[in-house]
Amino acid sequence: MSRTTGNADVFAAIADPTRRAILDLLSQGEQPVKQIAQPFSMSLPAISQHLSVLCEVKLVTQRKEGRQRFYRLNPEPLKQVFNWVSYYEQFWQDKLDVLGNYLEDNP
Amino acid sequence: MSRTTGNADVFAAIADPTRRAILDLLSQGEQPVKQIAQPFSMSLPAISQHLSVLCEVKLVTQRKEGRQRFYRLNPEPLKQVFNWVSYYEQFWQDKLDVLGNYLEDNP
DNA sequence: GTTTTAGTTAAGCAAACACTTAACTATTGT
DNA sequence: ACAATAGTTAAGTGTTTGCTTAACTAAAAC
Repeated sequence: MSRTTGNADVFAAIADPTRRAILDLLSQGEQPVKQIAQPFSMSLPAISQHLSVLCEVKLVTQRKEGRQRFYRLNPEPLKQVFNWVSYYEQFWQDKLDVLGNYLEDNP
Repeated sequence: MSRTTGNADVFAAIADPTRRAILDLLSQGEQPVKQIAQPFSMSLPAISQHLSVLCEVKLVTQRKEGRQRFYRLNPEPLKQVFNWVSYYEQFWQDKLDVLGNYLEDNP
């Protein structure tokens, strides 16, 4: 299995800026849909659909309380993104090393 | 400026598994298009188009040599992804802490 | 100079995406 | 019971995406 396989569609889920903003919002704590929707200039169904996408890839979980649905961040799937992108850290780190060595050799 | 703004479409670029695989491939070093295309069951134009997308968000650079085009990984834009996702590290770290505290309190 | 080789660009297409409005379900308040 | 509130589901639409094949450009080889 390659490094890329199995990441499913978490990458696709966070490709949308609105969904990333929703995750950022939920990092403050769980919130009902209306409150989530408030900062966005977008219909409520649109937000609901974005939440469905996030739900499907398990980036959020749902809790029902009365007629409200509280959505909560579930960060675990982001580990896949973190792991994938972390691999590339060495490359910009390497570049820093090159610069560092250059500065050492040319004081 | 929110944490999400300015990430441009790097997130969209890496949403596609083929493009992630291409980046993985190029992490081994620069390669001409034909060599990049080889592991994929996809037409050459398809790969060329994927490379264009990666080029547009500056995740790869091009070098022309004879009739070959060598593509090289440029990891810098991935920092945006790294920075965004790193913020969430605390949340799965926090969960570990919660577990850690629980284990401490319940030896 | 014609033919390979390497690759991009053009045109077209089916599927997916990000919305919208309208209709629906379920809970709460009167 | 009835209306208001919270949210989802359905249906429709314009745009974007990921591919294809065919036509093109440019360098190399013969």
